Amino acid sequence: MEPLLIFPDPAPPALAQALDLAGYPWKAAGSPEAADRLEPEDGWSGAIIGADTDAEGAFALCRALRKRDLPFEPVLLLATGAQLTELELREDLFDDFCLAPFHPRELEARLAHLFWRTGRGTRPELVEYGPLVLNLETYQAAVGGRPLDLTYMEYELLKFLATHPGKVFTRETLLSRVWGYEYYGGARTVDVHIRRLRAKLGEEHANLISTVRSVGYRFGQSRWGV
Amino acid sequence: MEPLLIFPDPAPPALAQALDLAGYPWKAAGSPEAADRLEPEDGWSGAIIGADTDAEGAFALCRALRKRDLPFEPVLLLATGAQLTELELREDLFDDFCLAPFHPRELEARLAHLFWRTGRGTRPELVEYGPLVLNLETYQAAVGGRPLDLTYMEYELLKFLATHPGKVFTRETLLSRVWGYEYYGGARTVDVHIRRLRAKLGEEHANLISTVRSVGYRFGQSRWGV
DNA sequence: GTCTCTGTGAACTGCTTGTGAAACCAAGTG
DNA sequence: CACTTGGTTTCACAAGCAGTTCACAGAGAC
Repeated sequence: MEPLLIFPDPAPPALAQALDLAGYPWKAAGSPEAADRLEPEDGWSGAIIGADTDAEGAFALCRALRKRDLPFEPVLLLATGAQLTELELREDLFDDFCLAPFHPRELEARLAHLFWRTGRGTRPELVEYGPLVLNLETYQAAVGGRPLDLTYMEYELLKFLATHPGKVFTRETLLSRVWGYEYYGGARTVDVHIRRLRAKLGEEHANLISTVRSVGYRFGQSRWGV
Repeated sequence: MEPLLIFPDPAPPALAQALDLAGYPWKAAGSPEAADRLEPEDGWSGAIIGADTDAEGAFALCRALRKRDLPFEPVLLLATGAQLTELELREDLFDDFCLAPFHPRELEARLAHLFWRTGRGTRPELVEYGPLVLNLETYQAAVGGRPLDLTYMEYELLKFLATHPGKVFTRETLLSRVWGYEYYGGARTVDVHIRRLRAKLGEEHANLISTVRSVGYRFGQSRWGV
């Protein structure tokens, strides 16, 4: 995803933190010129302009963005309650606004709605580990760019393992956590599913899942710290 | 100025007072039927739907408003912070939202911006995905240039799927989002409608809707980056 | 009244999944 | 080194389940 343009520079800590947590990449710029310099190849995916500290600079940047022809970036304005009346004459400079100080969840919801409105989808929820990518929304998986055709249980098992990289799970644990019922007697079940997973991962990536003899299985490398 | 439609009925005192102070005329309605009865000659100028007390009723009213052809009213949703995540799949039901409890000035600013925006016709009227085109104004659909003769439910289902490409939906989710009621027992209903859709899409494009075994259905291909 | 749309039950089909058995392997042990 | 033992991988197969398809009936529109 292309980054968001943030004003001012440096970005307010609360804003930076909220964006990082939500998984939006961003770059801060303090002026239209700086924004031009920092602009990525494919343009910005949008902009969040903080008007609460430097209102004049903020509106100047909005104007600069709006002057460009295409592609059009959605602009989200951050403003204090006292600035609300100032917005009246500047409706054309932004697409949505959020009162500062803001709640991270509200910011996230506004970004999502803004992107939806302007025709860009929301970000998919991804689980990534090395070459492996799981898209939780579309139930699809890929390793090294190659899509994997996994069955339901295979996907669930891989998802569980990949969300706990490095950790070793016994067969009993896997049965109860992934399958969801108590352990009866089918420990072979886990083995076979692991085998099918390794087969589909391909020779090259089969070692993503390692066997810990007498214990169980581990996804990815072991963790010595953390 | 035409009045605003308010939900629920009676209107929350804070909302009524804020609108009166700001000079917006309004009428409250507790259901889609009541809204129809109260509707003025020239239609509503917009709607403010409070989802903080009766979420189901609120979304039902939104859906009813969105189903009407023209003229199109901008919808402002009032929601609590806890409801923010629920909005994700309902982006199409509103044009802006305001957290409750709200500050009158923020409400006023959002209304002003909303009217400004919609006065310029920034509403999406076409949904496109690959060979598929849905015209939301005329309720027509076409795939690969060939017009599709869809029934009402088929169109609604396809519209919902096509506005969330790549994402997998369970039958329960589809029932509640497209049909609008809670899941009773008719999961087959979804299957059959999917089947009819695929039949009408034609052999060539039937694969636009894919089955995700043990999960549900997905429209279009996954989104890996964007 | 006639027609289309819509929802539901039921048969059918194919794939997923679990399981036992056999082959295989690594590491002790005499 | 040969043998044993405990664990893991691999294979083949059968049962069950999820999805598809069909047929039909009620509801609602015209």
